Amino acid sequence: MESEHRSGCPINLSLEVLGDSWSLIVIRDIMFGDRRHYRQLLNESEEGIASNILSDRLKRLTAHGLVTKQSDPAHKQRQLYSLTEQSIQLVPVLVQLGAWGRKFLPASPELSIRARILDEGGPELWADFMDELRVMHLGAEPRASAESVFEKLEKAYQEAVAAGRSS
Amino acid sequence: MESEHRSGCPINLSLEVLGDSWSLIVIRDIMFGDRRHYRQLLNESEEGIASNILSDRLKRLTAHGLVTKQSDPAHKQRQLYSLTEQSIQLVPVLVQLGAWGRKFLPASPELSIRARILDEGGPELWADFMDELRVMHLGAEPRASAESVFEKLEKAYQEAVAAGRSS
DNA sequence: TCTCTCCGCTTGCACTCTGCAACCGGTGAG
DNA sequence: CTCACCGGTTGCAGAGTGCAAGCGGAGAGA
Repeated sequence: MESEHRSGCPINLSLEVLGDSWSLIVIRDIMFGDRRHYRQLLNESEEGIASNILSDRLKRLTAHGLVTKQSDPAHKQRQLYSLTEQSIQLVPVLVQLGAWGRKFLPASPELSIRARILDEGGPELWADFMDELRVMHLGAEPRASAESVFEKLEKAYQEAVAAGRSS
Repeated sequence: MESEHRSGCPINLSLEVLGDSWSLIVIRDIMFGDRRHYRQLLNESEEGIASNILSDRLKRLTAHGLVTKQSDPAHKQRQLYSLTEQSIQLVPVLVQLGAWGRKFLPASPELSIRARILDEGGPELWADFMDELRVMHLGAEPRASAESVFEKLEKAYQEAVAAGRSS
């Protein structure tokens, strides 16, 4: 009856779900890149994920309840992937991972901007961002917000790209 | 000249180093379990890591500067593994991973205690813990502290184990 | 000195997972 | 009717994983 978990340690259990090279990359792309379709995730992937791996990960993430899939009624073959509350709550994990990578690994300046803003913004900013994700993915009611965190991150990224090109 | 990184995204770079089932488990055991020797890591592993995998991961982590290895001058064949500043700064990542696993996955109560205390303690407690790790692993000067976080975690864990047994 | 145990690993093997490229049937637009 | 695009699947070679057994060196006891 008991599961085949390696142990009941919460860190271990998280790693059993997320402990591979691609799962968090897919979630990152859906979350920060707003890529909601298979081809988008495949072709706009910064790291060049293979189609079978993407397919497998989307299945796994769906099975674990981190992603949901719904078909667009207008475009029948078009599938829309959405985050769930579980994966939205991975924001702090991704922020900390990004902060660590930014500090110790050769991260490119443009791609580090988002990590920096989220790191410096602290838990309040994460919470705002998570609320926006709930609106975008779970259909939650939008709450009045001075400036969308998502847009703020996107804008900063675009500025960094432009600055990188001109310099 | 450029490296073979999949991309310059800080999250991706972190995953290239830590994105597998075992690396963070090994760091967790050194960090929270104070397992400093190979046999200790092998035999006291909650998840039952295989010896070749452990050997490989220790090499990888050493190569990436997350772990250092030194031989005990008294016991020549005995190797002491230590954390580095880089891996000590993974504390927030591990805490967030633990908090997430505790929230959404079937974590056992005893093993969740540490995760809960660190989660609830917040960044100040993490900083204290990281200072203690610097003393234990980097030979930093101990700073006066009312109660060692390490001992606090250990004590809470032992109490939870005892409570679990008696109930 | 001889033996016994423990030390950090290494080796061999079967099996699975990964990454790449080619390919698939269904669908909507022109 | 055609054609590009949709979310995938398939085949294959090579890399990674998990298990069990074994290795030489060292420390301890007799």
